[in-house]
Amino acid sequence: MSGKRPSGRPANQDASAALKTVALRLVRELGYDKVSVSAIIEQAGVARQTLYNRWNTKADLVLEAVFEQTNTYAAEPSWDGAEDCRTLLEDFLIRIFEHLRIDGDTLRALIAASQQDAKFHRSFHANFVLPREQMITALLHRAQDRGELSPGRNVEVLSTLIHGAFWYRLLSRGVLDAGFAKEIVAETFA
Amino acid sequence: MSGKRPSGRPANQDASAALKTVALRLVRELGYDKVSVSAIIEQAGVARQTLYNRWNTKADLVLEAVFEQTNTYAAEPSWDGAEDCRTLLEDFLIRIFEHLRIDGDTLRALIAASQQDAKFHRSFHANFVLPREQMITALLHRAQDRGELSPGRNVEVLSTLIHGAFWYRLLSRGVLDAGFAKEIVAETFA
DNA sequence: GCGAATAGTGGACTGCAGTCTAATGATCAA
DNA sequence: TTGATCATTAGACTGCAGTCCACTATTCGC
Repeated sequence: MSGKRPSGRPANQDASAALKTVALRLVRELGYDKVSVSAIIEQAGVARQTLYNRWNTKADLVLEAVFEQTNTYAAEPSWDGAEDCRTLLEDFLIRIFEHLRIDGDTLRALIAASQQDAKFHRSFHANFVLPREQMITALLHRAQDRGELSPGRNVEVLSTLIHGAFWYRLLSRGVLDAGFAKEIVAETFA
Repeated sequence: MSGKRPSGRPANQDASAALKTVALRLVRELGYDKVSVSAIIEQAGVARQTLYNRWNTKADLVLEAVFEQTNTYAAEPSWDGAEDCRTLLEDFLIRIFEHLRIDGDTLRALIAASQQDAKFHRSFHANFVLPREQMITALLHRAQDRGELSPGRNVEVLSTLIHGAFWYRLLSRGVLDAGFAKEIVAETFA
């Protein structure tokens, strides 16, 4: 698998790195819509085609740039069993909301972009959306196993409700803070 | 208030009507992104500027066109007191989902557009989003008054959870059917 | 070194939303 | 009738994402 030595000129990894770095910085500084592809490639010192050799669209590039910075925030909740699932869920949501204070505007733009491009929608969903939803689902299942959540509850639907709540807040530009996280958890475990 | 006779040439109401009709038809036929402003004005037999005299963007025009067709579906739940609130909520959601089968793709495009244009975001939120959220909030309050919902629940948060769930499904291109409506209601009243 | 294969470069090109302009048309008030 | 005011028209224009092209550069197997 790894022995596949491709023929031809190898891709310049510095160019990819520069594009991601520049894109993330510009997008955070100016906002996704105010950053043109021309500005990104100029500051990265790279030709237009080089960008499109690696990514299909501006959205794909920015997604990857944000994604690399994001795993820090979206780390799996610790399964040490010391804390109850309710607290774990709350902490998990609070951490997501913290990340959204930095990249929330960019994420909103990527969600918008994903509605206009079916290919990007699949990529965005697989890399960003599904993993988080599955973490929440797993956490709720665990809560049921430990008896913190009534076994009659539909975990998949609960997960959609929780996940949807902060998407809705994000897209409606509402407040996403620790208080909202606590309220969500309170209603989930009510 | 109504006696304000404006000076100058009056706006041609036929042009507005034609633009809305053509826009809605084209958008439903081809999808929002595949319909160009040029196509709309050509088929409406109207100059470009005439469109932009009345609406700021393509999104504003389509929003208004969809909105006029929509009130049929988003009618206030009947308050006759005969049915319980749980059933009313279920029917309300089912009716919304029915409308989304027709205009869901367009709505997704408008949500995307609203993330890229602050002015349109305000208009979309005020005309489309808030009214529905308030209907659900009112319904849940009523459920509390009638003792169908525990008085300890946070109605505003519940409303956000419900509303978010179908936004999330809509934007994730998931299934929005009567079964999902029932599941949402079941978890809300659980 | 040579040819095949692939990457990078600069720049032209397309299609789109939205803006702008100059001219013409409709309505009212005096 | 005349002038003020606003609407409509046709079309030029801007700025953008993404595509295309001709050419150059780098790496491989031989």
